[in-house]
Amino acid sequence: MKTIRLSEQNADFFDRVYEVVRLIPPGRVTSYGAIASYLGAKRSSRMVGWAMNAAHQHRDVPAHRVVNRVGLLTGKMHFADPEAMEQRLAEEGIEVKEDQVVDFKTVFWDPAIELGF
DNA sequence: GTCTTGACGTTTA
DNA sequence: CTAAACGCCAAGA
Repeated sequence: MKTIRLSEQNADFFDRVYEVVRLIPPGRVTSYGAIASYLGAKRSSRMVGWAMNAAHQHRDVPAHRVVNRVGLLTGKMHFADPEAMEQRLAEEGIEVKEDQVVDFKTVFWDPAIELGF
């Protein structure tokens, strides 16, 4: 059936993103690319970012735990209060300096590994 | 209908 | 090493 709209498929993609983001444990962060890769869309990391933008409709989606590949809080400006993001991360034990996650490599949470690939 | 922008990441020059 | 282009797909103008 070709009548399937891309919107529906992409909605499913978004839903998977939210599911993974919800599974991110406290004190840990992940990257858009890691999520995209886990979903099989390694080069569609932008869609993950777009999904996060739509994630504001959802409650249990800790978008503050998602940063770019270098651990930079690129999306902090999209929160209600940009300060809330790093503050929230600080509460979870994640140190943020200059909008960048300290020891990003240590706190990095890869779904492909933590979830068992 | 086309063109530009975007919470990114990889590859190539 | 740094800088730029490409890919990816969707939404807004």
